[in-house]
Amino acid sequence: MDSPEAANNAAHSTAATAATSSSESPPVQESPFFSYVNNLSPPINAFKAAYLAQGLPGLSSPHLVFRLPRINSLRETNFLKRARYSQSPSVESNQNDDIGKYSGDDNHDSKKLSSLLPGELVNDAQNDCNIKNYANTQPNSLVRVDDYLADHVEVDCDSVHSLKRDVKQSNDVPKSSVGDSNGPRETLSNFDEKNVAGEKLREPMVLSEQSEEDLQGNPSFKFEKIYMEEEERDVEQPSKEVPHLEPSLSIGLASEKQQCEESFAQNAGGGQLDGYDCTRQLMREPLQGVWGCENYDENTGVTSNVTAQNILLDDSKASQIQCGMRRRCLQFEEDTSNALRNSTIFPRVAKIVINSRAASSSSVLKSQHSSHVALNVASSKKQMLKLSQPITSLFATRCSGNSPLAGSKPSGIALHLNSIVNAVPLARVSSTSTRLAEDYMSVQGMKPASTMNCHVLENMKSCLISSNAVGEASASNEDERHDTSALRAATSSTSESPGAVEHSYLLKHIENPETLHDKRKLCSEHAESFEEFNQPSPRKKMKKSLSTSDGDGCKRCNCKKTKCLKLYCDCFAAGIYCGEPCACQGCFNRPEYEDTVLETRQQIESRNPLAFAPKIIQRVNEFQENNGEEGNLTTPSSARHKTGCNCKKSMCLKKYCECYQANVGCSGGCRCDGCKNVYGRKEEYVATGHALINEMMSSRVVEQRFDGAFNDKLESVSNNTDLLFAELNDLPNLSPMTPSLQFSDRGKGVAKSRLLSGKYLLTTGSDVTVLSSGAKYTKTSKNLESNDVLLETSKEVLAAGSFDWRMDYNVGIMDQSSPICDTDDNVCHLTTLLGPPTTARAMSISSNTRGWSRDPQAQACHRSGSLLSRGSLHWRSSPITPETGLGETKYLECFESDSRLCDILEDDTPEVLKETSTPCNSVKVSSPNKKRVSPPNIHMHELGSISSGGLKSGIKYILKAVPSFPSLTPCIDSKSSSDKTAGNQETRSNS
DNA sequence: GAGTTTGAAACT
DNA sequence: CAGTTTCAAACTC
Repeated sequence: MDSPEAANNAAHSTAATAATSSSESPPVQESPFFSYVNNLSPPINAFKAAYLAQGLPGLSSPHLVFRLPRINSLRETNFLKRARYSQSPSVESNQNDDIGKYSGDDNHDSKKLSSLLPGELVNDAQNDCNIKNYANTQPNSLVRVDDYLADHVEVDCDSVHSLKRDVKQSNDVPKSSVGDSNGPRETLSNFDEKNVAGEKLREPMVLSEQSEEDLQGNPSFKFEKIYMEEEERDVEQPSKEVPHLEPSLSIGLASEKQQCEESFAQNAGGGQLDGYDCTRQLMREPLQGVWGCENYDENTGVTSNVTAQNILLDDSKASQIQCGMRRRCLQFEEDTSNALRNSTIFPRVAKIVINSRAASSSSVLKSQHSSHVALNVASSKKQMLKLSQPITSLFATRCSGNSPLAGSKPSGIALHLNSIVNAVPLARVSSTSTRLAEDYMSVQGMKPASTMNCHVLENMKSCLISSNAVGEASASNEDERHDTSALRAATSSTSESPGAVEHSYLLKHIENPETLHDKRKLCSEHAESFEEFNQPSPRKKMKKSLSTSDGDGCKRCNCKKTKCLKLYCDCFAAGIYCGEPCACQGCFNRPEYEDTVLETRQQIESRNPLAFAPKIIQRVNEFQENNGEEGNLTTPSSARHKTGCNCKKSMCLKKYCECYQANVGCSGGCRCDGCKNVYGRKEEYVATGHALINEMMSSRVVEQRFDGAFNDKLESVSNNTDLLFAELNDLPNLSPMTPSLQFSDRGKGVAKSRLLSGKYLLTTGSDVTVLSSGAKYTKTSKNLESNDVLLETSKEVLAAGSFDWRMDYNVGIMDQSSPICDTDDNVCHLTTLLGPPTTARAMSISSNTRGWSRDPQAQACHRSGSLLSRGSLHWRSSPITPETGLGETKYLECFESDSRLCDILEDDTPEVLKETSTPCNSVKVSSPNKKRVSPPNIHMHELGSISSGGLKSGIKYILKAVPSFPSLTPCIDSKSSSDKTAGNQETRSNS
């Protein structure tokens, strides 16, 4: 485990170089991610999803963070359910002990991390201290998420004790109140704790106390017991009252279980835990957690608080769940380090929540502690932190709490992963509404949560896998939604975002006691969305993780010379720390070297902002347009490698090929020779893309009255399509981003946005734009590959931000949350800006050209540019995008549409117009096939946009387009059409 | 388990 | 940006 000294020296030298370059402390902040996150932090920070960087290994990064959001919702539910759990006392006792142990370890780690990570970590540490005091002093106040986030071991201990007390009290609450009963139930906390401790798993435990005890004492885990408990719980609490919460809780539980297992393996060395068992436990635990959550909600009615706790717990759990999670945590490392401390932090959070709500939460805290124990938990912690941060920020406003953590922590990692998923779930949630969640919950009950956990884990482990998982997830009918969402989530590791959203919701709810009810609904909705995502994804992820992992589900690296500080290292590339299974030599990819890792990451990101982005991007069924809500089904086949492969000899039939390894077909972006990829040949892909494009174009053209000229353009475009297709592949994923969706979400209803996007695409304007964009695009595409385009755009936009997808994730979260969090202007703005993921890029671009800086919001967007760009990526993977039935066009839209969206927002154009504008944007985007799609100069001129730059023009173009749309004439179209046919459109746009 | 092959990542 | 080197995984034996 300990990195060899020699290796250390070498690593230090390397690290030192990196550190020197980037300046040590800021690594996190400096990193685009962090910067973005920080910028976005108030609203977004929390959401940072840990980003599992590379898709192949594990798609989206965003890993952990994303999960957090989900987790949060789940956690809340878990809380409730846990209350029920509280009944099983055995677990609790052990948990406490475990917590203490772990806390100690965590503290060390956390300290190190804090030292390493000046920003977030330090903040965390401080927060921890504050939290401790705070927790002690403040019993009731919801307090600051930050604080509890910051909490470290000490706090944990205290909190744990207090929690135990609380838990006991809560335990007093009757289990019977499954439904909305007000009585607080602490079983949830117990649940988590049990999971964390592992012993918890043994016994169904009941209260947090038991969980604590388990933690302390727990070396051995009995999954079977847990299962039994879960079953019992299920029986006891059939109620679906808090479906939303349940999922989150379940997730949390699952994560905890995993963590427990991990901790076990690592700490206790008890290899008893089998991957299979772990999975089971996870699955079941989530259910339990759900139950507890329900109870909790019913009893306490403090769902918001619960959510926070749950989130934390979930995070920890998630981390636990996947042995690989730790590794994944790299991005989360900061968080993880915190997480280690977090054991305390979570408890604190729980305390806070508990304080506000009563003892029930305390149990949760305990569970959190236990979970934290395992280093692996760190990842979850990070997510937690991220989630908490946003929350904290929110709370901070109220409580004035210092939530330095929120700002600092957001370090980007977390944001990554889940942003997409979150966004999607959120969208879905909004669109689908709670009842689906409820139904789903009722039917699947805890599974969703479990699945969530799995997703998270999977995401954490391998973002890349996510794409695969997505495809898998789509398999089940029931889970189709979930699957699609899961897929998206997986790809983007969106789990976090949902959680973030949930956090926001929670915060609001907390703030407004009145809204508890609403909160529950929201939570349930989120949970549903999460569940949907999670369920399919978790399973898939689990499978994938197992398959990919050596056996433990953890991927191992065998680095000899790189010290696991280069992308050669799968662990490092995936944003996770190397773990026991790794056979690496001189490994610095460990929590102890968090600083080094972060610095190195920053360096790499500085070179390639997308270096840690998921390699595999799921394409939402580009052509599937389900009007938003359901169009999501992303087929595995739709996934494509971000940059493509370069196989010369393997013919893409061996794992040497990253595409093949990721179980995705080759795309136009691949430079492979003699491609025979069984998942899809490059040629086929290109051909398909052309065919699709042609079909779309033709159909649209027909509808729009466009003559053959238009088709010609399309054809020409298609000819160029190799690149375009590649882009489209990416774009589809991006399109899923459905800037329109997010956009709409912000401005209005997500569903509307989706619908609008679809409609718009269909609308003549969209077609026209497509053509025009296509023409342009073709030009660009020649030079740039689709992937390249995306990358370029992202790079340009991001400049610093390496993890665009995180941004996306955040965006998605924001979008979702935004509606809820209307209160915060900042948040809303961010959300709005972010909402259109594509806008992010556009924003960045526009910033250069137009100067979004004008509007503070715009600036924020620009700042988050990296994120935004990421967002575009995210969106691609994000399940949300599915909405964009237009797919291709949508993708294209993503790039420009974002800018457009931003413009629209700025313009204060009527919602309708905005929406319409978004479609236009979408059209443009789609047309480009590539994100950039800078509209031809002509278009620019036509639009009258100021800037000549393609992007700029696109933005301007958008602005005009918006107004034009109302008139039904797509501005973009006018441009595009102007080139060929649409003179009318042009006139319209010009008008 | 050692050696070879392969292609990505890193470097120039 | 292209070419080369380095690296670790994948593969073979």
